[in-house]
Amino acid sequence: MRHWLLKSEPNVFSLEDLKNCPNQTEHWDGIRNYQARNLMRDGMKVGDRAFFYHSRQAEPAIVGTVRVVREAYPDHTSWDTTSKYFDENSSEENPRWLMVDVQFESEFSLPITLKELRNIPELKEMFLLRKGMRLSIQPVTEEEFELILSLVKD
DNA sequence: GCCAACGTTGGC
DNA sequence: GCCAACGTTGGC
Repeated sequence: MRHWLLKSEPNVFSLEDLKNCPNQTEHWDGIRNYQARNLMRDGMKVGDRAFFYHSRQAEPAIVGTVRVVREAYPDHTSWDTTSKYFDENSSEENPRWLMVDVQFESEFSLPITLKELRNIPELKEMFLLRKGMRLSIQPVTEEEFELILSLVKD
């Protein structure tokens, strides 16, 4: 099993929103970056766990965890002309972009903030903390995942 | 809201 | 195939 981190702007789609979805499950659409797409396609398996990260807010933070419940399949918003994720180079016959389905797993009683993560020497190499690292889907090592989970006080 | 860092596009 | 211009991300 592999581990991941999924970024989302909470005003666009938050962990709360995921909790309120039917079956607490939603497709992770709108990924328009090849590296992120390839990680979904080649790496993500049903049962994998991922952190849910809120970006572009006053205090960016990991707010909980989700599980992958469906492996990569075509992102239908890419050929939906009314979607802001529309891509004229993608079609139902020849989809360029993919998505996975994720299900809510847990919400931390206290978010683990980016600031907090930066203060942990063992996480120095973590993708999220590297300069200029903007990938919205990132691999997380098992050690990093367990260490961060151990910080959660519930 | 600013702007540095990054990815993509497209002219040549 | 280079690289300038442009658009986007995301911390601050």
